[in-house]
Amino acid sequence: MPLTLHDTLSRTARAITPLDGKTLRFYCCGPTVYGPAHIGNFRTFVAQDVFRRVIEQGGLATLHVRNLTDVDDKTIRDSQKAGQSLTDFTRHWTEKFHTDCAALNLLTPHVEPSAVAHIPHQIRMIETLIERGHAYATPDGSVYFKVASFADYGRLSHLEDRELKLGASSAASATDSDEYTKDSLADFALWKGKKAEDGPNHWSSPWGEGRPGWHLECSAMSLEYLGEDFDVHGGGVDLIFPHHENEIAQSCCATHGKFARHWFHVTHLMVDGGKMAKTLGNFYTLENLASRGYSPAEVRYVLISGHYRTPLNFTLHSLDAARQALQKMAKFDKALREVSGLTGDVTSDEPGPFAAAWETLNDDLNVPGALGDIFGTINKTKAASLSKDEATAVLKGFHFLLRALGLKLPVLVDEAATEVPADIAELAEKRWEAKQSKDWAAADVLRKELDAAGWIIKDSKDGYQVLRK
RNA sequence: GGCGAGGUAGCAAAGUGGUAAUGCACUGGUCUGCAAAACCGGUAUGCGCGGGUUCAAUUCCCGCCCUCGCCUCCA
Repeated sequence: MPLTLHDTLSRTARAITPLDGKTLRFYCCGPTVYGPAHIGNFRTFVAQDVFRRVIEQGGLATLHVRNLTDVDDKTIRDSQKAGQSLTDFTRHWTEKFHTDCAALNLLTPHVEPSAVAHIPHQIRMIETLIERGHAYATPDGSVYFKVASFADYGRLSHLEDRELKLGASSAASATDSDEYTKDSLADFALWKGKKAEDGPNHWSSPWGEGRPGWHLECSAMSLEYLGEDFDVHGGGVDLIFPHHENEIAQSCCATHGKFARHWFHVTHLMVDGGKMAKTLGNFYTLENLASRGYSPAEVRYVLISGHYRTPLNFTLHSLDAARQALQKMAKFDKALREVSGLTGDVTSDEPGPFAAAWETLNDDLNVPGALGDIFGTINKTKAASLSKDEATAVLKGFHFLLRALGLKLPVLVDEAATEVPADIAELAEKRWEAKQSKDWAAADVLRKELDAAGWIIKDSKDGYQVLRK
């Protein structure tokens, strides 16, 4: 059952098959490492992670490349503001990014190339583009891509009918001195000549000291690690134009290949029904959600709970719902383990009773639909009435899906080690004694006291548990 | 203005030419001294609004309203 995925370029769902028949090669635009990534950034990376997991669970190998943008306007500006070298500054934020990725259970890309470490590759590509008449140098030491030289420009973003050079933003930036040197306002920078505000961040090139333009790094590094033609290229929807449009132009003009065969774009996350912004106080990172008591696993669940091409409205309440949903899964897992006797990691090559969910997942990565199917199967499965073999089969299928979604089950609330303060423990013990002597009135008073203090009592046949409310 | 995505129960979110998955929340019951947990149920005659096509539309077509994104360096 091959995965079908919507392709931005053709605007159709197409089966994902590897060009070489065995390894699916894909490139994802990674983060600009100049600050903490927010949950909106992670929606894209998590969606790409599910994509990779579904491909791998389906039996194919993958070659996943995701770059680090560690030389651009923002990294240069903010490193200087922080009084740090570009290297030290971006290393810090790269490490933070990796920590967050691990917390979200994201598989590590096979290659994670750094832009600043591939400047020679970028220079070589610029030389080729100039040789072929697709780029030109200007007196200030910059090099621009000549958009008019590439007939297909605008195909991905479907802006071919638009007068690109009349864009509002470029009109506003026309006062920028180096904009004057371009032949056309639509042309974009491949190499930026050295400027005073860049400080020590400049490199030698045939056109003098300077630094690479942003779009170029992805073309140069995908060529280096994936070749002229590869299977899938992904990123957030905001990258369709101009970033991916420019990548296509650079790569197709610098090589004889067709570049990416399939474009995979993830729609933006919304927060509380609108845009996430620091001024609105809804700018969330894993760190500040953790300080509110939410785990990365809960964040991941919320991020995958909407289809990747539909705007997802993130709220704190949705994190509460995710927590309960994960608890429900963990209880199901526990019940099956008790019957099957299985412990530790459970692996499987097939979805078993969860075939419907697996099929849904392979239909354009319909994660919310698959979650619905999973709960449907959970709800109709009576673990206690299954034989050991049956329970084993269900558990294996369940974990096949969990692995495809990258979900790790939480420790059940009942089983989490909870420190009970001495005074609470004392009240609970008194209540138990009252209950044993069938003094229901006294027992209820004590239960209410505990409840007011934020604790609940859970009785069983021969004892009780004190749990946080 | 152009291009794109979306408007489904209190919240979140799938889906379909034949009358609406799922999670949370709420709620009835079984169980329990009472609870909790668990289990069995209930909760949109309705899918932005108005037309049209059809035996039948939430699902197709047309128009409108609203939200969000992009329109040169934002995942």
